[in-house]
Amino acid sequence: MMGGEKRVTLQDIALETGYSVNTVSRALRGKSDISPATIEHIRRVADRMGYSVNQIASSLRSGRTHIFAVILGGMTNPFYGIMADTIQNAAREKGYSLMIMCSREDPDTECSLVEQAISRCVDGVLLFPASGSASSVERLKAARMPFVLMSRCIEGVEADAVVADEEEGGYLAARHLIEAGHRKLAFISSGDVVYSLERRLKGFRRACAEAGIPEKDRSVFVFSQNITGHRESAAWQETLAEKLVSLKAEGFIGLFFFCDVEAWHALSAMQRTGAVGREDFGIVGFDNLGGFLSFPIPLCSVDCGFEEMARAGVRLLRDRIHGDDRPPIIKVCPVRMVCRHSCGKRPETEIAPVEENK
Amino acid sequence: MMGGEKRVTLQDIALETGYSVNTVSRALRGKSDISPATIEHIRRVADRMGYSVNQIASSLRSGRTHIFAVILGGMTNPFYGIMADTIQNAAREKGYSLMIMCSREDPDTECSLVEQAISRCVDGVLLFPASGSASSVERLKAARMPFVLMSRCIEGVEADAVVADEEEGGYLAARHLIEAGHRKLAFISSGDVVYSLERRLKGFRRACAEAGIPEKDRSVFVFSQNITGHRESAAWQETLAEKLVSLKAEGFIGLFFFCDVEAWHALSAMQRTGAVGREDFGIVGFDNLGGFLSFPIPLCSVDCGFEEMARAGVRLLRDRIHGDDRPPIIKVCPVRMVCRHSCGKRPETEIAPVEENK
DNA sequence: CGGGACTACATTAACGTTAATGTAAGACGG
DNA sequence: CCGTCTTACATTAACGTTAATGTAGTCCCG
Repeated sequence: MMGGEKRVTLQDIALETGYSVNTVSRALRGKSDISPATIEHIRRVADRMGYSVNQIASSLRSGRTHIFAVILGGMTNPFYGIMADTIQNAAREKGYSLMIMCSREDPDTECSLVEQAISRCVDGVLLFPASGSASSVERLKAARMPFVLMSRCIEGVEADAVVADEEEGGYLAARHLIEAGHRKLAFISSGDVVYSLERRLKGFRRACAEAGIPEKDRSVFVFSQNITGHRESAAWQETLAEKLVSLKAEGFIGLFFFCDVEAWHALSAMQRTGAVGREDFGIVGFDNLGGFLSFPIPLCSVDCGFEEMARAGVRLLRDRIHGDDRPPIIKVCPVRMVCRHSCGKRPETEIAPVEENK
Repeated sequence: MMGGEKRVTLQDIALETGYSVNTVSRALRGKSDISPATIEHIRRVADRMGYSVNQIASSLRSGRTHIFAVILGGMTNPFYGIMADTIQNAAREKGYSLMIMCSREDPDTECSLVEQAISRCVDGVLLFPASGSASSVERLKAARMPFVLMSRCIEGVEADAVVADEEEGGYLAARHLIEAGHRKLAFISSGDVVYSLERRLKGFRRACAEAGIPEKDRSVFVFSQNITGHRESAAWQETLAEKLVSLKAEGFIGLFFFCDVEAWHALSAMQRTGAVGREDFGIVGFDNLGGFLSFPIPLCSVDCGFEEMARAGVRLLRDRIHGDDRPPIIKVCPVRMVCRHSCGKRPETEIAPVEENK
């Protein structure tokens, strides 16, 4: 308890109590073949001496670190921030700590982070793969490291994954715009994430088709230049602003943005140029960040079920660690549309009570 | 490289190459008393066999984990998200990984996280203390665990700390409003963080005094009810909305919010009620989240120097780990005002190029 | 040509824990 | 009263690494 010289070890407690190191260890872990009185006694002494188990030594011997690595793009992006937070909670419940690592969506960095995770002997990895993460996955497999892909699948890779129902999300988003009265719809994305993009787009098209909206009344704008961090770049905003102006001119005023963050950028671009404003459009995003951030411009958005994804990822990973060897599982989490009236449809009452959080 | 049975160890490489385990270890770490040819050879074999050092074993023996724990409120809050991200970068540069832990600003949770950090033998802790973290700090000291308080100091506790120049920030914010032409100023906060609140308020008052704004023309509204997570609660928004209406009625239209997130909440509240709008006020926030998030409603804000704080924290912690035993150091990072014209002062040109990021 | 210095390794002993195995003492049934 | 079972511990041997120390062989210099 007092600031003694060195860290207290099982050895110290053994000497103090007269029991063997092993007995002390078993007592503190409440194993069955130690008498209750002894357990009580040893626990008290350990407490008094300020003992704290050395997890490093424990891990070395037992082969378990109770740490998950989470490899994601970067926590400045609220999507990842919320994900990280949610996963933290889910992991903590199960007794795991997190080592969070940021790849900046760069495959090489990602590989080096995977290497680090292996080197640190984490029990498992939750990987939000950047595009082109096949080699990361290969390395994980070669090292027999349990892992779960989060939020995205990788083309041609057999692996566990937890994803949102992207296609359904795209479908719901488009239908939401349609139900708000829009007949000419645009899908807008900076095109970073191939997997999600394709799925959302597919759902978008399905909803359009279903509503009888012809090809010519659908505009798909994927800004696919592969500039690092281009979503924040001024150039992207300029391009976006121009696009928005021309969309409006052509009558495409039902906008489905790939994600809320991109919708924010579009709103910023509108704000800056002033040529078009958000009241000119019906806008729907994806991720429902507004459910977590109380965002000042309410945005209709597809809730991707952060919590369920986090829980599913942690559970799946845990199962794999404990020897579950079923073939790869892809868990698809349900999505739902949250309307905050940015879609352009006026609420019945003037100030409707908005459905917030859950 | 191939999915062999078990993880490759130094032992395996030793057997393969005929050298001793120790020689292999030293070779891979590039120690000086191994011949260059041997180093080369061993490295190649290690590579071929897919060796990856077992950091757990290394840590146990060397007493260094090269891990920092970062204890903060929660990554859903963009302030912490950005902080975590920035610290990650700074730490990674120096060869450290991060174990990020969320306290939800609860002192008890914080204590248990500190305990966990100690148990995991992290090399040091960066602690964003919740109010009333004295016992966490005591425990860290007792365990001789190097740590640095981040963003806040604790009353009556001698410890290293890295903080923004909060008072100067408050001063700059108020002066910014004054320079925008406001003569009746309000400071608004949900009152979570005592340390920062007092400092910012002090600077606010100093600027008011300096500009000859009398007491009666300053309104300080600290919503200090200690409801968990109340910043997100509907009740807080209601209260806030009422307050905003009455402030406007009394002519207090220069608003300085404790932080950007609180300003967002206020904007949301305005949005929801519709009784007042943001164009009715001059608004200044704190943290300059807009420099990282490209926020659609540009907000004048005090930049608190995320990067410098992160670097300073990491550097200080590293110094302490390496035996620096100077008396406690409090590093105050400079702040600066970033104008995005939410202060109510019109820019010279109609669409001014906004100063973004750094 | 003997001895000290240097080079390039090997040997040994930890680090603090936990798993596997061993054992003394008492209980108990026939 | 002998053997077996159970209880409650102790002993031993790892886990994979690194620090400290030991040691052949070579080189150099007087």
